[in-house]
Amino acid sequence: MKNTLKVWRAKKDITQEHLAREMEVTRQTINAIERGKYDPSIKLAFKMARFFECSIEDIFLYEE
Amino acid sequence: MKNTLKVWRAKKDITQEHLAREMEVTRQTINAIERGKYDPSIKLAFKMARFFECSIEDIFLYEE
DNA sequence: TCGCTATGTGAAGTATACATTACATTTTGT
DNA sequence: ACAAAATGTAATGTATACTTCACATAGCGA
Repeated sequence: MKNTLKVWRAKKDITQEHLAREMEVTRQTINAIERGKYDPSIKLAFKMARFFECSIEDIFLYEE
Repeated sequence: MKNTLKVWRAKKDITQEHLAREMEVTRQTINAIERGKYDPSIKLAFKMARFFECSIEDIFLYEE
């Protein structure tokens, strides 16, 4: 599972910390997902898509 | 988190068992998700969307 | 250079997605 | 009505998403 979170963050010019607060998760969680350490829950993915005003598929890419 | 899995299943006229095999999860997992006992992982949601040829948002509805 | 802000990371614990087994109930076809 | 298929569900165990605390490194402005 790949993601373009860093790019979406850059578009809005916000920090991992800021995004974390918006998503109501920790900064470490955002960092871990961004770096591919694990995948987000579907709830978090939905929250992110809503925040960035796009679809889950615009942020996350499921391969195979 | 609501979902219209049962409807999508009905469209293809397949059983929970059949969908489970396609998704490579157990029948109980499909049943639990369909009945709202818990949410799918994002990977499973992606697999379902791919199988039903729709978007995750077409199957799952995130509220609140 | 100094200090601050952002990011990366490790360890240990909690919550939840999913498996397995097993059985009960409902639905469907004949 | 009867059997078989489909669905519901409980108990117990495992994997992983996420938290908290703590500290280390990177980058950037003054």
